[in-house]
Amino acid sequence: MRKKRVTIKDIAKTLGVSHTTVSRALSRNKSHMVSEETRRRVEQVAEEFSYRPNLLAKGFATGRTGTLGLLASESYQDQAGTQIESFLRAADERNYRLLVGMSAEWGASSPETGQAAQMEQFISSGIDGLLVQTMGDAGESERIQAAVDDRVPVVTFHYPARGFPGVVLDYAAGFQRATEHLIALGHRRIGFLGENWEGRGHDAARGRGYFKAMTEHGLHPVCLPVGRQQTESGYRLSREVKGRFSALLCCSDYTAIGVFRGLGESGIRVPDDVAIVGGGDSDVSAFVTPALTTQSTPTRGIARAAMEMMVKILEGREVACQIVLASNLIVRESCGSGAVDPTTMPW
Amino acid sequence: MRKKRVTIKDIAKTLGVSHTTVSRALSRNKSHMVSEETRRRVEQVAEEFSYRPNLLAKGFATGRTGTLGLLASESYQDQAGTQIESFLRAADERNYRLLVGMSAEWGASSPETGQAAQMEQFISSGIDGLLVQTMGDAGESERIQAAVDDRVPVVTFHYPARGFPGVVLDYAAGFQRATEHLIALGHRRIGFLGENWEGRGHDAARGRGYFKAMTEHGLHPVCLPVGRQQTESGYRLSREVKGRFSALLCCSDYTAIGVFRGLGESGIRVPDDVAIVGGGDSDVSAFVTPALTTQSTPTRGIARAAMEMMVKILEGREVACQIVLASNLIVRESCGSGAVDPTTMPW
DNA sequence: TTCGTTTTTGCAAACGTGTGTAATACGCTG
DNA sequence: CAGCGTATTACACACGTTTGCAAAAACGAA
Repeated sequence: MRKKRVTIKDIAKTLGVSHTTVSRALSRNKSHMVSEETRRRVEQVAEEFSYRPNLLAKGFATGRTGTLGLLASESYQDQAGTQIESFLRAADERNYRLLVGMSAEWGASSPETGQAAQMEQFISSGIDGLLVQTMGDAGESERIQAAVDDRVPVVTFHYPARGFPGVVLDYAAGFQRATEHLIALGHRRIGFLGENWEGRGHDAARGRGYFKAMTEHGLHPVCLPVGRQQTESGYRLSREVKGRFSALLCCSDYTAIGVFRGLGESGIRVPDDVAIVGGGDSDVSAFVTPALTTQSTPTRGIARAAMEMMVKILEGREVACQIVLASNLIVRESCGSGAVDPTTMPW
Repeated sequence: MRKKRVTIKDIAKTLGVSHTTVSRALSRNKSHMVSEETRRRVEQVAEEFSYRPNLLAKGFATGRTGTLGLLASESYQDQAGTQIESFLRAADERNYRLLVGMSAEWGASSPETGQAAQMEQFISSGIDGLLVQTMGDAGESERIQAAVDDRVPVVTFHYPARGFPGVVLDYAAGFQRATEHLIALGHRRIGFLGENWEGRGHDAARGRGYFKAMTEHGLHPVCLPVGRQQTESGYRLSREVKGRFSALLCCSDYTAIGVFRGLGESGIRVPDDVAIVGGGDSDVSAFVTPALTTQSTPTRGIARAAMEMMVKILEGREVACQIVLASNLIVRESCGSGAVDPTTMPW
């Protein structure tokens, strides 16, 4: 606020040396040596004055700030928070700071608040790299390309984006496994609540996994499209279930909860009458009754892997273009399989 | 990455003017005017070259970066994410960027990861102000004071911190109201699961509200201390409830969920046999069965108010030292009052 | 035309740090 | 003692922008 900052020049002056020497002493520069003697003296005075380097000036001079930009996606709702938390931890482990933004949908109302504008701002602010949560919608990678324009390295996460290294989740395999889990439990009439598998994005990928498992077992896949209001959509769609399906795969835990609610009103019990699988392993999934079997989203692992990729890129090492993380099925109560792993439960 | 940045000097060169003029044209400086004519030309070339100002250099020159530091508290677990989200929105509205950190407890293991170190780093990074989530533990404000050392303005939130302006939640009043709600429902033997009311921090404040309501109604307050593992503590403490209490106030929703679980195993039903109130209005509270009546934490309002305070301070305007936000009781099903506001339910 | 005033522009310094090049000092060898 | 290599330090500039001060240009009035 008011205090004048202590600079290396202040230290230099009191020691009667040049600020260059102080800079080298503190940064332990390899190419130019500074005598053990002066280094100690510099460090002592720095400590005495409680000197703090001006990272702004440092970043300005070197072009490296030790700060990364993280652009999370608002439409992940509950996930955004936990995903950001995971990245904060991962960044801290690597000693990076995080400039965080949460973008509305692409092409949102005001261009100022749009994702592109955020990227521009972040890059202008001197980030060393950008971590972007991808959704898989059409033209996404082109938009990132245009906004970033090769000025900083980008690592994407959650969904593949052409041309960028990234950490992706194998949604398809996850839902394929979930479907097979239901089939193994004896279900044959299994419905899918999400987005049609010909589309793009997470839900479509899940749909493809479902589609594959169903057709491989000679079963008929059916997609009930879910709207933006996931819980409400689930509630509405629950009416179409009666007598038609013995099991449902929901792309979101919130959709599943809407279905719970709707079925409950019709006197249909979960899992006795209908088995349900959710998606996303959101905080709530373990706490609803019955506890939701769900496809996990390893936010921690995603953050760790993405950070590692970014650090490697910044160090100039080559990285695999895509790291695929498995998406496990967390078996709880809503499918009635009976075998529940106690570590996945809240108590 | 590779591309050389376009600077104002590049623009100046192509236009045959000095970079000073370009700077003034773009920043629309008041004290020195630049002719309408040149301003247009500058803007046109800037657009053409897709010039982006180097905010690092700008901040370096002016001492203002347009970035605020946000230090959330890890021990709020589920809350941290949503609180950060709320701040991201609030900051975006005000056109500020947010450098986010999540601190472990005070005096955590490595000094590098401690809250003080984070503050130092943030300040070194050139933030204009610091938003700190406070916990109310002893000596907290002194530690903030020592770390920040008057170098940037501080606004705290969640709990009062002596010497700093802040947005605080009236936990005591909230729990007092919750207790009175239970008393009005006919309960007399009401227990409190949290921290003793003589302590500091949120839980103790809640305890004081509970204590006040109880003694004012001539009832005997009882505190069952909760440990760090909230859900587990609730589960454990549920054994002591039988026949002793007809209602329980839990400082955390997660404690309440542990109690749910424990009581369920003993065949005690909620709310028929025991009424339960939680705290925090976490994401899960609306989704458990029965849905939890809970003391709300208006994260959005906190963020908005704190941001407003900060902006005022940065503009040199005076601010109230503390803004007290009310903490409402969200009545759902776990108290069996019967009157449930449908807008507080997930469906 | 000349002077005064206002508008517009440029120069140069500053912000704090890093770094290439040159200078100094020291010690060693021949 | 000259010559040379090495260890240490200093000088000076760069990074991109803002800003106080001064100069130039434009304009109007006498």
